[in-house]
Amino acid sequence: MDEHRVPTIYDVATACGVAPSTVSRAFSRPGRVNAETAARIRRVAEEMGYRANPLARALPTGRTSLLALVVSDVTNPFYFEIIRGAELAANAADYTLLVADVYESAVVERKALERALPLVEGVVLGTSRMSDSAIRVMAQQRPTVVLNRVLTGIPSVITDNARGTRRAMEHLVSLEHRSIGYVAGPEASWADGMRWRAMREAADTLDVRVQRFGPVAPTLAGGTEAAAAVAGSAVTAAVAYNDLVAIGLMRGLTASGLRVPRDVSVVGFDDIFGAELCSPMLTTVAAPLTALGRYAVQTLLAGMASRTPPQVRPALLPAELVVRESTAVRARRRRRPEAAEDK
Amino acid sequence: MDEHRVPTIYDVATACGVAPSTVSRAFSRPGRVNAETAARIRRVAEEMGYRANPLARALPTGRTSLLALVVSDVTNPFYFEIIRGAELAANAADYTLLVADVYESAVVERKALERALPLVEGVVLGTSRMSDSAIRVMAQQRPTVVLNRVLTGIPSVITDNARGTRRAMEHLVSLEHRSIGYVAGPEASWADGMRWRAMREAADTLDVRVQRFGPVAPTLAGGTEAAAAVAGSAVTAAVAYNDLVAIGLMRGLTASGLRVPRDVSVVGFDDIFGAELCSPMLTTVAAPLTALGRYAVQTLLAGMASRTPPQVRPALLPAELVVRESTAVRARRRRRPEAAEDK
DNA sequence: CACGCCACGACAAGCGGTTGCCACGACTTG
DNA sequence: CAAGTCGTGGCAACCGCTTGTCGTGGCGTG
Repeated sequence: MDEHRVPTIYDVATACGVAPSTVSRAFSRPGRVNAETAARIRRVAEEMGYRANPLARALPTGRTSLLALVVSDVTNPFYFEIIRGAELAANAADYTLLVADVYESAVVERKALERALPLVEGVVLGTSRMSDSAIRVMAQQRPTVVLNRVLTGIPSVITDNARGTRRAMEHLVSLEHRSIGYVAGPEASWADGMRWRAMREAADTLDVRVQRFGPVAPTLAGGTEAAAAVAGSAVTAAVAYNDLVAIGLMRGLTASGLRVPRDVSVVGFDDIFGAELCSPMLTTVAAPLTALGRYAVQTLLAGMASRTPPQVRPALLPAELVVRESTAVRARRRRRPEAAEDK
Repeated sequence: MDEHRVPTIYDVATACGVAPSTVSRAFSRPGRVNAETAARIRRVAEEMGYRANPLARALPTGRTSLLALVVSDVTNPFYFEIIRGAELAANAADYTLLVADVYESAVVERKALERALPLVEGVVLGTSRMSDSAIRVMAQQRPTVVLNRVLTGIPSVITDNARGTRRAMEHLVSLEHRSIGYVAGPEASWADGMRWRAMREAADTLDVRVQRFGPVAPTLAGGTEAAAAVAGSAVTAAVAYNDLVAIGLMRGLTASGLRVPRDVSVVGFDDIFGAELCSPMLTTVAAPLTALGRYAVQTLLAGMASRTPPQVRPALLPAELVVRESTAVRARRRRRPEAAEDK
């Protein structure tokens, strides 16, 4: 055997005086070969520095030990912890995670998937920009789990935003707010719909008024843009589509002379990195980011293991309200005259 | 051919009445087969929905079209743009990027590398925690490029922090600061050494005083921790190891009654996401994050293409000072009595 | 003691491409 | 017109591992 080559099962086999198939089974089929033989083979393999070639293994079996996680934008802080959680779960199961960034584009997403699909055993779609039908098509090529979206028949894991929203509302109501705004995100967003709906329901049961602003882009700029409308309205608190919007909103509000939380309370969603960097630090409905990633991968793995299609009911992970500095008791009077409904 | 199987070159070959090898060449060896034949093969392949199996291709050739990017911590905002840049460059060259997170651990890093190495054609090491020698060992298994670190003999791409530091110092001096602090990061950090050295050099030529604080952990908490020492000193401005430390420092300073930038100016490094979320928004030496990732991958690809080991001289990417709100003209007097060297 | 069974290992056929080499015909050239 | 060239396509041997199947020897059992 050439010194500069990496050893194969053939090298190990001749060194042990057994057949290559026996070496293969010594590793992958415990019990199939005599315990002593197996031990000897393993020892020799170890000495020779043998490592199974994952490519060669994958070719006949299709087991690449690779999973894909598709994210709409790697630079979005929302994903950092999700990626971390997914990677953790994948590695724990001896899988490697392939993170694909699709720059918020359905076209790029399709291309990335096309590139990665033959390589991976399963896919986690994080906030996919593709259509439901496109997702269904790809789900029948590879086991798939979707994040932050429900798609009947396809396993999904989502944050329990309804509960989170309710908690946020209760918090604001306990601070004596009676008129609360919602700065909406993209209309195409499934989460946006859920959040707004949950707000209206909470408003009903808590007997307060809610008012919708936007929709705006889910960015700092989007939030800033909405500030004028919020400032000009009667609301004394606002819940924003996500943390970025919330922070932008606080800025815009501050710029227009209002103080947060003194004049207006602000609540965000997700608790991304940055929520406690801003000042005032943002009160927000924290999504279980790491758990989301971890659980998505675990669900995927479970689905791959059992041949029967797994549970269809989406997994709901609990959201928690993190109270920081951007919410406070409603001031007796808003600085603006529009604050008409002071009791 | 079974309806539920994905077509192979063999299927295409029989459909075209040619040999499989011809089909293979029609795709990978342009010019090797007759133009008309090739066109016909491609058309038929297209109709059948043929896609080359990357695994099968990789086995004999070793060309997996996969590149690894190892980052010490995916949740560190420093990496977001780097990953984006790397992915962009990789995709442009028809490569897929495998991002491996190693949670700041040399052990995990080694394991991750062990897992990924046989799959990838090359590796970019972002702020590796491994020893120089360990890196050298792995560099001879696969083409390697290191980020933010120089290692003679191995191509590397780094930020021109010397220049950036000088710009920051010039900026502070132009704001009349004459006594400037540096809050140091981890001593093992190559960048930390470079930054401190550049500060001393700049101090020399600009004729101002510099003082070193720390070292502290490269986190918000680290910065906060250093605030007391900075507040208690005579410096009127501080440059921090990175943005996180800078933001932590601002907080600590504010908590101890000093105002930023009125009493103390603060400058960070890197311009991570978050630098303009905090308030005051941070003045910082912006690292060319996206370019760093992109260039690292391009360097790697270039090195893979030419069989000769590529340039050994590290690539220096320019850093730029981004002036925001955390720096201002030195106040006539610090609130603390220690501010003795007022002219 | 013969038969059958079981445990263990070997053989060989893939998995789906790639590629060195050869064959064959057409064309050029002396 | 013979010989050499070139353009094309086919053959078959890999790449390294998995796995269905078969052969063989040892053992238990009637």
